[in-house]
Amino acid sequence: MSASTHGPRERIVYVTAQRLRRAGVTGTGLREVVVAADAPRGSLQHYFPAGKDQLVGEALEWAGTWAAERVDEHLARMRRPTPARLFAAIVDDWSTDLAVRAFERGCPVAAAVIDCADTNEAVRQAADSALQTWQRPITDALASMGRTPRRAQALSTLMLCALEGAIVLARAQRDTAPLRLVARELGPVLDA
Amino acid sequence: MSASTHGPRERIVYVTAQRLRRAGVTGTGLREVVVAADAPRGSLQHYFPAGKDQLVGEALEWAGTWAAERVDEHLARMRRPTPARLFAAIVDDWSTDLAVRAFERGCPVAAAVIDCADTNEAVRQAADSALQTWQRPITDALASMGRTPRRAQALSTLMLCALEGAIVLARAQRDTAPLRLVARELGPVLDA
DNA sequence: CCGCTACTATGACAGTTGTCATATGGCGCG
DNA sequence: CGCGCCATATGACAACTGTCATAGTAGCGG
Repeated sequence: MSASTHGPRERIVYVTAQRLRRAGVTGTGLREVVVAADAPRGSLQHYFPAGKDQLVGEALEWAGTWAAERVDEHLARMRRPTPARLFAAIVDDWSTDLAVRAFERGCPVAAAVIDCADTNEAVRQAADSALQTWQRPITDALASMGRTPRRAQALSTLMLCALEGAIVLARAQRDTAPLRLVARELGPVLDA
Repeated sequence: MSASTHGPRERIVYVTAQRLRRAGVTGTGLREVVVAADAPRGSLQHYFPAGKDQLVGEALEWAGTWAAERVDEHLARMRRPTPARLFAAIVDDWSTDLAVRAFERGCPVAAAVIDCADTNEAVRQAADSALQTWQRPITDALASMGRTPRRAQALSTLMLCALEGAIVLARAQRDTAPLRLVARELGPVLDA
């Protein structure tokens, strides 16, 4: 959960991802990042010569892989997995994270998209790719539950849409109700 | 669609809302706004003495009411409205807007939430309230279609979650497919 | 010891941010 | 006219942004 490895570089990437979740790309300053990561400022231009874009890109990539691994963890823990149960587990993750952190942080990928989709093509691509990294294990899991590839793809997209939207609503009203709601409502659809 | 009334004040609010959709709150500069609104810079401190927070708040309020009116327009146009058809109409609005504008602009409310939910309580409240303004006519419509108040509320929440998330995914991959997908998948659930 | 590389440290740059103080128009009203 | 108010104009402010140039340190192989 904390920094994967403990070098300054990894800390910077990790901290960046967390800051993105709070205030988006534009709202996250590099100086603030290195301070929070307890890293030297010079490391920025050393490890990320391409500047903020590269750092944000790697933060998104990190977040994508982390989320994907989390999906696999859930699947491993389930004795009789179904699409609805997987979705419920993911939603529950977010629900407790939001509640515990007082709705401080949302999804870094969504933040990147909303801030940069039209102003920074590099970041947009990174966000898109992170999204795919996250979605792939979900799609695969659904396929292994008997859905056709086409159907698995559709259902995983539906999951992510509902989840991302629910996170936004939850943070707006400071209440996890939307998350619980989508899990409940979509359950039958997913397991149909 | 363009500025409601044509005074400088209204133009500023409208332009702000559109800029929010592009780059979020932090990414939208006030000088840039007044230039795009063709308004004098002095009008900012004159009409919005409480500063950026007030302006963003009014932009969100404007957006909320606009979206609510749009819902009513759709309902008025339908001869035999159902929840799924209403949802499809709303999604279609967004779909063409995204496509026409090359995925340049998303939802201003989501942008405000993601940028400010944890850093600016005033804006967060404005976003929450705009969201309610938008959701209310939908809930009412669903109720008038025979759903219980409780059910109508749940379904309208589900709609907004799926929509907001689909907008994010669509902008990430520059494709309206997620929007069309949620409309298709959620149709049966909504009309059940 | 030298030289080399990896990393750190710092200071400066030009640009932008939101906000404020102040001054100037314009126009109706008494 | 002349007072006064609404609106506009403009300049400055300190704080911050991302980026870069430059210098420094440590450690290792030769």
